[in-house]
Amino acid sequence: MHAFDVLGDPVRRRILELLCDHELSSGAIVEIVGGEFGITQPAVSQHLRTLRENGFATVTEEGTRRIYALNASGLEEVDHWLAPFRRFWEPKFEALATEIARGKRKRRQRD
Amino acid sequence: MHAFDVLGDPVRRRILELLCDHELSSGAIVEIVGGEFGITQPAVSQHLRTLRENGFATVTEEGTRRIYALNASGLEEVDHWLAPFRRFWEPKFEALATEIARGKRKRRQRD
DNA sequence: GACTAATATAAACTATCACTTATATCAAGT
DNA sequence: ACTTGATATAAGTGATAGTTTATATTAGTC
Repeated sequence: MHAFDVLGDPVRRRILELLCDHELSSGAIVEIVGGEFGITQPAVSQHLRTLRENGFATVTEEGTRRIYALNASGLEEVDHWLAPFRRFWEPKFEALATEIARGKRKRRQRD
Repeated sequence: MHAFDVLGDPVRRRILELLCDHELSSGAIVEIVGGEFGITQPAVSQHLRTLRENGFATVTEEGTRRIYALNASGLEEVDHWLAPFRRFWEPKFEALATEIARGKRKRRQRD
């Protein structure tokens, strides 16, 4: 599953926003986003699974609890895809962008 | 439609990659991505529409041609959402992140 | 060791979304 | 004016992804 598909779901984005602040147990996440979006525990649990399986979250078992934490790699991938576009709104990237356009830097094809 | 939903589709991402380099006519885009993904002209045209309607592309009419160019605002929105997470992989954001965590900066709720 | 609490998985249903074929629009050329 | 070329829109269809109910798993408790 592509990183952008993972972020396509509002529930998953909300979970990541929560994990950005601090780790949370599965139950705590269910309580918050389950309440906000009006969905059940299994629904949230499946979202946690996709976050896990695609490099957006990590889990550590604590007894019967599962503690979820943010995994940067998924979001980093998104950030990386975004990089070449950044010159359109960040002035400081303009010079670099011009150079790239001129082909002065070799780039890997389709990464 | 949310910005991340727009980026959820691989065809639309590919179109944006093309527009990152230079403007392109609808026909040119159809030729390239239509060929790469094996989809028809109307299919590509619909993707162009979602890109237009969600602030990812702009069009200018040139006779019977439609010239598409990148619109930064859509991607900028994504970049903005990503900002608070950036500290997880960019060391220079760590200090700022700590400050935010301490609540020294006021933030708008749910933007 | 049975019971409960916390979480995950399975199966079934539904709605959304991307695709196709068919058609409309409309500018340019002859 | 008619035709052609470039593009968009409409309607219909199929697949996928998120949801629900039901159940499995496993750790802690009495």
